[in-house]
Amino acid sequence: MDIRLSENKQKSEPKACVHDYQINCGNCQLNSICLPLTLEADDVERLENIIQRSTPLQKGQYLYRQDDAFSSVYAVRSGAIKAYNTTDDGQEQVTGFYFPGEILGMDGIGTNRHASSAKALETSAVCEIPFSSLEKLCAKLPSLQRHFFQLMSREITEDQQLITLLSKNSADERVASLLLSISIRNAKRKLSATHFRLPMSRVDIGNYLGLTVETVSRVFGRMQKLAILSVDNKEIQILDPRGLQNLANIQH
Amino acid sequence: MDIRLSENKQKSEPKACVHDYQINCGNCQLNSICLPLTLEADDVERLENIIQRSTPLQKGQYLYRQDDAFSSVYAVRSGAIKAYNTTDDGQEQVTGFYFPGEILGMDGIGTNRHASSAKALETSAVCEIPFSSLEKLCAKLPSLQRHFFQLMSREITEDQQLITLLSKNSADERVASLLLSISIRNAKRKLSATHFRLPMSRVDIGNYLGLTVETVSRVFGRMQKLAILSVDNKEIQILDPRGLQNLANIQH
DNA sequence: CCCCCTCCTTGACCTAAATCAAGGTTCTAT
DNA sequence: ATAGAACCTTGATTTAGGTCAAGGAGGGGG
Repeated sequence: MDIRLSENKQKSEPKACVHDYQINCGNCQLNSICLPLTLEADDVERLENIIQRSTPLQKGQYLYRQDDAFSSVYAVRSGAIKAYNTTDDGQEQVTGFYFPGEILGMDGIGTNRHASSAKALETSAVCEIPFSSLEKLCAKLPSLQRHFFQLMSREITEDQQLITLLSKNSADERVASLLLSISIRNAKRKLSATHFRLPMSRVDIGNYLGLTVETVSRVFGRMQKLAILSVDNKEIQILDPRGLQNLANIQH
Repeated sequence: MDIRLSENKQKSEPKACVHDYQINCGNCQLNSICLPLTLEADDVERLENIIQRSTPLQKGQYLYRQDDAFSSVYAVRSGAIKAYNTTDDGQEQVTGFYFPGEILGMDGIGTNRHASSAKALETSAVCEIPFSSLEKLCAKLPSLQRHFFQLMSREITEDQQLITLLSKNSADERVASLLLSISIRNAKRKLSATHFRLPMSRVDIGNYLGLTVETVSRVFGRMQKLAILSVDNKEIQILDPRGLQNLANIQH
């Protein structure tokens, strides 16, 4: 459960793998999400050269842990990762769920230590982007520098949206909002916006949204009764997207 | 009340001012907070050259508004600024209070529009840092690039701490936490950590902490009864810092 | 295949903070 | 100096969601 990605760092040569993930950024289907659109092919190659790919993380494995020395940011290639803070008194706060094409780990830049832990919710492949190399490349490629400033800025605005959600919205609105967010992110990756499997537990959802498991479960129950959702354990089908948007009371 | 800073942009030549704020970064007493410590004197001058100083904002004036085109980030020189989001249904969420030496506006980088509004809580002087110039300078000065990545990263971790606060802590813990945060930031600026004037209203505090005014008021009342605080309207004196820390239940 | 464990659901009850209401204080502008 | 407005406090009541409790369903390892 506690095996770290970094322990596998030595064997870094790309090899044929059970997983069918692509071997470089140029042909990765996620690159319109993960890469700046303005990079030229040879710039992509330079970025490509600093990126390391490791064997996939198994469910429950850590990508990094809070207070670890910070050295890289990570792009999710497949699977799903949750990031969470542990406070001094031991309680956890899930701060984000990361899906393919999304980048995490940027909270470690400020102090050179990771401010959160990141754990695989299911078998997940990630690209490791060593930050010192990235910095050097950013100084050479203005569009890459811009891209990373933008990525970090978006992380800030997303956190602020979560702050608003926690501060101002009811349990139903919070859950509806999360479901819509997942739906939209699925659509960006050309997956179904209405039918998907949640990679995280009800506990994780509740923790992320500042609710108890019981409340999350009751909200799902209510939404099912209203024929807005069909819920079969982690399998979710959005039957009434407009109804869900009304519940969320938030335009996405 | 709605006069915008940008309307004053034309008259940008520095002039003697009623305010006693410094005229350049080199002798600004805040530069250990605001600037990267590793910048050489001539690098500071290059940064200095891109920074614009305008006449101070009066209480209630906007520094920028949500959805404004993004062009600059801002460093507070004196006074205090609140940043807040307005949701589509018109409710506001205060996302931060910014004191001298602190930098705001970075949430606009991601979309090229400000994701929040920023309003002066009292007469405030700010340095405007045009982002396009800053980007160019970052590409030339690795330590400046690093510094801005770090600044943004810290904004992310601070937002995540607020998320945890909102999600997991009681009204008393939230208020205690904010007071400690202000106390610590005062200390960094060589001001009293135990005796200060809150620049924001109870409504703003409640909004920021996800509480109603009444609750904030009651918490202040309780803390005063416990002889942890002395509260005289906006004038706060922390009588028992350890007691406040225990209440906050959070190590700062 | 079955056991165990984790995850999920549902119900009964409780509580922290919201809401509603009213009165007091401070600030601002004239 | 004074009127009005914005801000703050305090009390009474309500309520959304938490807590406690119990039972059910899924799934992975032996």
